[in-house]
Amino acid sequence: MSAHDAAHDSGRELPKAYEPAEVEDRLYQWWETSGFFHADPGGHGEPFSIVIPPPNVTGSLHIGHALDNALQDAVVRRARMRARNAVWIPGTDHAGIATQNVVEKQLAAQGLTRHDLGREAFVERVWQWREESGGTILTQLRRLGASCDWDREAFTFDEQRSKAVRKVFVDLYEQGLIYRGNRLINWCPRCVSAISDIEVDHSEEEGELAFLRYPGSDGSDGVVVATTRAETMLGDTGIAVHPDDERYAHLVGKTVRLPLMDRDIPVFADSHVDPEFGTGAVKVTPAHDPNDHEMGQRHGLPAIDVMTDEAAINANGGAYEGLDRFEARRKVKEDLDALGLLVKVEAHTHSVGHCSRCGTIVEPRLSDQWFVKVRPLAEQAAKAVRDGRTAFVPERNAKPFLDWLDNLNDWCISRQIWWGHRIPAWYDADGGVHVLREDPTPEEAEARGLTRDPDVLDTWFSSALWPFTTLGWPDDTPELRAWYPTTVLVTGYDINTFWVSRMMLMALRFMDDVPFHTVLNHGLVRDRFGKKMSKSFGNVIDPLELIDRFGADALRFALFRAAAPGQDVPLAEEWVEGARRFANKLWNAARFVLLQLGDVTPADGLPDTGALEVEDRWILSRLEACRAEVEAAWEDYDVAAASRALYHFVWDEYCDWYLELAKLRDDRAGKLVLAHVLDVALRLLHPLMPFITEEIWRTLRRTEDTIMRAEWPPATSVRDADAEAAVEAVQEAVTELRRFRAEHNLAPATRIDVVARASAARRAPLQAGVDGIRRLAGVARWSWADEAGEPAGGVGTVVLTDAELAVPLEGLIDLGEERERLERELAKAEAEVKRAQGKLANEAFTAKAPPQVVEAERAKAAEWADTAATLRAQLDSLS
RNA sequence: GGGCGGUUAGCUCAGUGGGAGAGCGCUGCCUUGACACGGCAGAGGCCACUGGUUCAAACCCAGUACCGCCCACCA
Repeated sequence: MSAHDAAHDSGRELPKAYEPAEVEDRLYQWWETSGFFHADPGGHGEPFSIVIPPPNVTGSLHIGHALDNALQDAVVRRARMRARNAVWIPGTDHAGIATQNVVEKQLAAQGLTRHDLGREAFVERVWQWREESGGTILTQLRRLGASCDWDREAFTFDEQRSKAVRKVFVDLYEQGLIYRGNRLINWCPRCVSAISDIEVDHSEEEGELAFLRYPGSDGSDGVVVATTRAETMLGDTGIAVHPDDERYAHLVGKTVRLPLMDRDIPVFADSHVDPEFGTGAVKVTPAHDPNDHEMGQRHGLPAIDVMTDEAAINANGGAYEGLDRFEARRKVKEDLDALGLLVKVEAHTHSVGHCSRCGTIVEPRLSDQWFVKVRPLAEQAAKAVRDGRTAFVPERNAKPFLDWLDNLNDWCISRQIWWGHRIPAWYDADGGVHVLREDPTPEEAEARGLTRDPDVLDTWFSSALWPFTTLGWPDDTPELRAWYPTTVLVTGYDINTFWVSRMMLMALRFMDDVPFHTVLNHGLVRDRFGKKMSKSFGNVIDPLELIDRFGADALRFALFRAAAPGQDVPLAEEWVEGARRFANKLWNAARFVLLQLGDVTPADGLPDTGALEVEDRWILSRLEACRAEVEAAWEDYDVAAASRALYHFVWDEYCDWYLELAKLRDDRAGKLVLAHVLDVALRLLHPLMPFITEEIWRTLRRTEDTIMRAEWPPATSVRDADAEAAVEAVQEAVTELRRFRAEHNLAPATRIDVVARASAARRAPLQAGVDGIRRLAGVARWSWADEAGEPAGGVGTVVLTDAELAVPLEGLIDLGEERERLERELAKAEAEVKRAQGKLANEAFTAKAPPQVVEAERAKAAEWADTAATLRAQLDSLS
């Protein structure tokens, strides 16, 4: 048996430094195999549920996941401790285009494309990839301490979820909320698929504004138009000008000659045109621009699609057929220039849309696609938010969400890829559309001449159903009845529109209720300077590496300390290191406590009030203050505030003062308090730092139970103002004496004597704390001037609130230094007197401020005047 | 163009009406019987600017400047 095991077997000793790696692996396995993460819909307690924002099955844990999931874990752990019937459901998203890209890349390495395999074999291959290497992120979540109910793992593309998708699609189609239409969509030529509006990322880019002349059909000068995409002129079917623009009034109703294509196109007036921009005349390409499409519809223009799926020019582009869009852009300008029709070219920055999956420049394009009619659904969602049935934390995030819902365009849900839920639509020989609940048999299909729509659904279509499909919908399950609506959705504000909105739309339609009562929005994790993390900056932090080096608790705590709701979270390695130091501090405090306790455990309860010393009452009072602060912070989901409160309590109050004072004692009451306070602090900390708190708690309580099921500390009524005032008096005396010692360079081993004077009110607390003051400030003898007499000879003077301490010099300190020190103190006291008196001299203040404020100011003035007088007397006696 | 944040110590941030705070960094002292992943003491801020409200403003109101984010059909 190793020394370490032996230490562990004794049950009450801990290694000198906290070693997270060993503890975390061991505890996580124990938690998981013991079923502590599992919840049953029939279990006791008020239901509480969270569904994970499903990470892409291709993903691996990045720092943003770490924050999101650490938050969920903290929330659900606290709920369990509060005896809620709490479940956290994990799972992954099949991530259509992203996953297809991964496998296509593998194929490309073998010189193959998906078309070489064929659809069926390709999809089979993706499934195989998913079995082998998909979902590693769920394993990585365990490193973080995530207490997911792994028995309930779901996948957006598994059988149950696919069943739900099919039902939703068919229902919405039958309700007229899904339709097939020829509309302008965003097309990614690399993915060879439509994508939705929100899958387009816009960026400002340097481009060229080309001014092209279209001569009049009658041989006149015609018009000059400005464009950034010259190649689209091949599909122009009109020219638009503003109705009030007199420059062009004579042309409206006439036609101009489209160069290169030799077509006549009409000039018309439309108020959409901005006369200030470019030349005030706009070329109109209804098949390739959203505005032009709308104008085209208003004015009955034909739409001519001039591009192929890969964004090369098609047969409609005449001589340019086969050229890539960018080549065509160059060539068109070149040819127009040769014809003398390229008037000029200006540099121009404009917004360019890119595919969010692959970065390729998106092409607006007229296309046959499937759409969800969102307006009726969005109204429901907006109403639910306005009624507060779903609340945002922070609240301010509701407004942009509502604005967005109000201006929603129909959602393009079809994708021309292979990996995803196949659209359940068939076309017959006459072009009739059949949306079917069940696949037809091959015989049936053949008999009716049905061919299936080749497209699959947008990945977000299935993730929009996640809050209820993970609970078993469309079946009527106990899980749904117990846990729907879910309690809180934890996610970054950056996907409120992508995902949160769509869950709202779908849930209100199919569940007739909101998907979650609260949306907890956190921010983005940034670097130490608040900069976004990105590979190109080289400032990306790997959470797994941080866990390896500092422990999961440290990473979590570092994140939590900055994670106020809605706020971005700056993170640097040193801050995780700082959190590890806190963990180590807690660890060593526990070691000390265990050393002190003997056979006492927290289960022995608290001593009778009569047995409590003043510092006992103080720490219990401070503990209650801390608990209340943590509780209030949790009410707002403000883990940053909760973390701060606990850090401060554990380090600055429990360790720095209470443990130091406890070193004087060996009484049972002290031990009981020592144990109790640590026990409560551990429970309050557990949601934030699950591992170290479990390890210490089990040792402290000598138990085989888990802190995961321990009681969340309830409110107590032990705030004790007298005890707090008393210990504050001790703290002031200790701090001031230490400062005195430091300023006189007294060696730590040097003991000083103190002769004290105090007001009647101040004397008792100081007297009560004399032993502590002596120990913590290096005082050999403490006496009261009225009992032991004034010290003879020179003294140094330490001024406290309503008290002063004389320190006989006896050659210990330098008289000149003491004089200078006293003069500094005096200057400060006099400044305070002046400030307070100035305020009191203001009649408006004494007349209008609340009496207690005025009274407090009077007391301060008197106090500081006293102090100043004492200091003056001491200065006199020194000379 | 619209909306939302922010501006407090060298850095990152707390602090919502009565004498400016934390972590990290920095300076000095200290291997004191849990912890050097530690202890003690300290230096360091006209709380962006301008007005206003108030007896009293980092905090409330208005405006200005700068930074950041989101949204929008800037040809």
